[in-house]
Amino acid sequence: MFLSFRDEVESCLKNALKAAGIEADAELEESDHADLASSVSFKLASKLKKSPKEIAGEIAKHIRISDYKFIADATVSGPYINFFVNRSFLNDTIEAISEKKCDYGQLGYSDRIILEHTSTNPNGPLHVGHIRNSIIGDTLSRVLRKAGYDVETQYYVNDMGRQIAMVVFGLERYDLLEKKSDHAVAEVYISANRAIEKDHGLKAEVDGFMQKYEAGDKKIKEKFMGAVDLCLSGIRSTLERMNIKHDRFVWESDFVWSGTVRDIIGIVEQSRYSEIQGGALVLDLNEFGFEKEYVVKRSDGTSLYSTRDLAYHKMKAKDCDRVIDIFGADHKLISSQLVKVLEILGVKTPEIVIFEFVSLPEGSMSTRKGKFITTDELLDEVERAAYEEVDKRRSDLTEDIKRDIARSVGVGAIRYDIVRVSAEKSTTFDWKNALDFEKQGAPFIQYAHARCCSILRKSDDEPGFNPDLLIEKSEVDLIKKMSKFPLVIEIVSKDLKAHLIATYARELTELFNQFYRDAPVLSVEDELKKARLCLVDCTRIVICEALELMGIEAPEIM
RNA sequence: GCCCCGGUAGGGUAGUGGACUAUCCUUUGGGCUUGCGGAGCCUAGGACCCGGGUUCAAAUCCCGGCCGGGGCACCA
Repeated sequence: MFLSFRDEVESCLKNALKAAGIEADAELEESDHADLASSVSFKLASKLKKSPKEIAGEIAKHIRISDYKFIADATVSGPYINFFVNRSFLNDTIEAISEKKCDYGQLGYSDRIILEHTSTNPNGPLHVGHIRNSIIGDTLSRVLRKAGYDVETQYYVNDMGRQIAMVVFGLERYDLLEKKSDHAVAEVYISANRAIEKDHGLKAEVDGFMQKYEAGDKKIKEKFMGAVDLCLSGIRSTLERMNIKHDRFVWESDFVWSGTVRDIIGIVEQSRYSEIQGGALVLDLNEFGFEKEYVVKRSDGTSLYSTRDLAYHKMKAKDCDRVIDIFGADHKLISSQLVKVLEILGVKTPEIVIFEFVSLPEGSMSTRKGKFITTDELLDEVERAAYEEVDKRRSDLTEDIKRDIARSVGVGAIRYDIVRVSAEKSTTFDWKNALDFEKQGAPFIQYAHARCCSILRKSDDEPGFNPDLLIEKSEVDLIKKMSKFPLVIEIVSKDLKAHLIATYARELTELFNQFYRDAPVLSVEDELKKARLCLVDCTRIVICEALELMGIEAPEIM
């Protein structure tokens, strides 16, 4: 709804500028002083040799709001031109949400997107650093789907790396412990690393595994795939606990078996940037500001991670309109090289979201050293803490219901806490913070939703309402906020900034809580009660949808 | 050494050129409640790393420092 208002204001301002004989873009901004504001007059001041105030006044003289459906007023405040929404904008917003319900916020886009996220090496469980990738990726995929895109999420399985060869090596020598498969694999991997540190002679055995695997040795292939499957099943179940599911798992090795790696090497050989260095095929990216060459084929003829990554991205580019990758800060350089190479080869380049690292108070995490906090551990602890809270407040509920609520609250708390921080900020994990539910996070939003549900449950009034009655400031502010839900989806779809959804959900909840305090619903006279019930229902819908975009459940009681 | 990303109240965090009061949580102080479920609301206190510059206007852009994180393999 807000998008229509914005379009109207844009056209209105454009026409006014034209009528005033001024050439300028009709730029708009959000403002505390208006629903939309323009500060074009500043930019025109030096050109027109007049004060911004004068110019604003002149433009305003040519504004014709009567041609538009949603503009109530356009006023001049010093150099600013302020636009305000009218009553039918508010009424239409309420009606749109009531009618569309869960579809409110759909933008009707239809392009196909492949979004890759998580893609951690299958040599151990997800740790608390990895899930920043998963949570940002999953949130973005949900937002993009909401916007209408046809999204396929992919997990790129790195099964050809040294780490996996180490796992295979470890599985030959050590027994798997009786624990969740990904955790057991990590134990074996850590032991293998220790053994090789002690006796470097064992390294040759690992190298041998890698060479045989790339050559397609049947027995080794079985071992590699078995080890990867084992670990991956554990990772998948952890992701599932957080409401995250991938549509497709793409194995790195498939690009070798299928011959696409060979094809890409052939294409690179044709490039004018390629050369042979010491028997290896490389691309010289010097003129693009990269010091190091991009190696595509080793002197022994085998491929590298970077080669297979090219093949993978070529496939993705062919299969969709937008390719999106979520990578950790350690991939900054390599991914910008990848983009450059794809450009050179004439392949559509991916949009890359980089997130900075999550570290522990004592330093960064490492699977190899066994220095990490697993996501399963975090989920267990947070859910336990959530259960205590629920039990304290709602001893009247059955055990099953309390467990269910605790799970929703626990997962929500974790997901929200991670997604709310913008990706370029590095953070430090600490237990005290993670288990603190007093903070304004997901439970704050979920609770507001439960309140909406509670009010609606207590009333048996028929729909049918007069939205003109919703005139209190807290009511109007709440409606305006809800009108911006599609705008947020539009911005996030374009800029890929997942944290904006978290900010929006929090602000919406704050406004609902103010309404809740200022405007009684069930105790007022009939017509007003109906109107407010409808507003509560709309709020319920939008909060629920906003939570859904973050993969957080919205319990009806808690 | 070079490259990339950050630096906002005691702690955490939003805002990345525009309006005299820079957001939200936490912490500290005061108030509201047996409610339409207080996991809430109101209120007071407290911050843009430092130094230059660009601009009518800088937390936001540019240059130089300082601090923190990441990266610079025929590893993945």
